[in-house]
Amino acid sequence: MQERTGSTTILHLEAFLPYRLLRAAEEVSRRFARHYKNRHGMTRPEWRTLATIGQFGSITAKQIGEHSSMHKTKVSRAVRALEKRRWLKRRTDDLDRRIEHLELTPPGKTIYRELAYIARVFEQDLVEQLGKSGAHRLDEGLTAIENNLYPEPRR
Amino acid sequence: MQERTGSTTILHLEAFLPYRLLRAAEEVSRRFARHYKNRHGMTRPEWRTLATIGQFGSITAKQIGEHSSMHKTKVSRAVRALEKRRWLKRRTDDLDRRIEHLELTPPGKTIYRELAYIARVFEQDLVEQLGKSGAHRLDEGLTAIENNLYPEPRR
DNA sequence: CTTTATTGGTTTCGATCGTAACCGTCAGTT
DNA sequence: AACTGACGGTTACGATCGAAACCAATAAAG
Repeated sequence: MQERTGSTTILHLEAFLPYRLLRAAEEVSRRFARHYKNRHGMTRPEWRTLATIGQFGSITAKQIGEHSSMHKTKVSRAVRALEKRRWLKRRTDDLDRRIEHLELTPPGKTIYRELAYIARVFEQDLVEQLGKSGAHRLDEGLTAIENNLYPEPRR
Repeated sequence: MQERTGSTTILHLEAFLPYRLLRAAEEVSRRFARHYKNRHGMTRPEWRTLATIGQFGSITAKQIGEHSSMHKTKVSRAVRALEKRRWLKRRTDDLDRRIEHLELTPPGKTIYRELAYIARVFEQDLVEQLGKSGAHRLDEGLTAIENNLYPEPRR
């Protein structure tokens, strides 16, 4: 595994921004996932769905997908899984029967509050591990991506 | 989709660091993937494998996995796919016949150089879109993660 | 030596994923 | 009214994934 030098044609993967970014994101996500997986056997789409409903109180599947950037099939499956555990209930819209409003049940809210607390603690720990300045720079870098790379919200 | 306020129990997913990080990484990766997917019908594991062999010249499957953080089954499948296209060749180690040294064939090297070039252009464009300071802060944030979160190389 | 453990790499298998097709509902056109 | 297209959400299906079992080869222990 001797690295070749003296050539302008090689690319250093470990210094390549898209690779570094994805690797870092997967490492952080993997660590965080341990918390909700171990605790309630949830998948990431389920955690995101729960978190989004918990944040907004009442929301539709389509809006969940937009807000948490998940494919609609993922949302559909996560909603069904959460429903099966009786952590959410559906309510069909009175005026447009295609739409389902989703809300957490009381037990669902309890789980949500628990996981929201765990999430905040995790984030604080993470910031502490990265150091205040490192975390702040990461935040600014992500903001740059969000401001410059994400498609304009259609209007 | 009215957001609830006045409660300390809710978590804002869109401001939650692990979520922002993963979303940003997936967006960047998705954009970059368009280049090698459209051009040579490659998957991400195949691109990473090609990139790693191209960078080191001769390397084993295990080392590829370590360097590019891929599961060994992913590497195994990617190697087979690249071999089928005759972009790499295997050479069994003389002293330890479990080990296979992997090298790019001449056509494999051609593809590699082409993709390495595309990667560099993509990265430059990305930095330009983020702005020099945004890109620099992202770089520093990722460095903080790499320095503080990755498991120590055993030794 | 023979036995046992470990290692590099592959395969199997169940789980998850996204594309595309689909279903029921609504809105617009005629 | 009937037709057409768009939309919210689900399902079918093939592709991809990783954990675990596996295989052949080496290393370690006796």
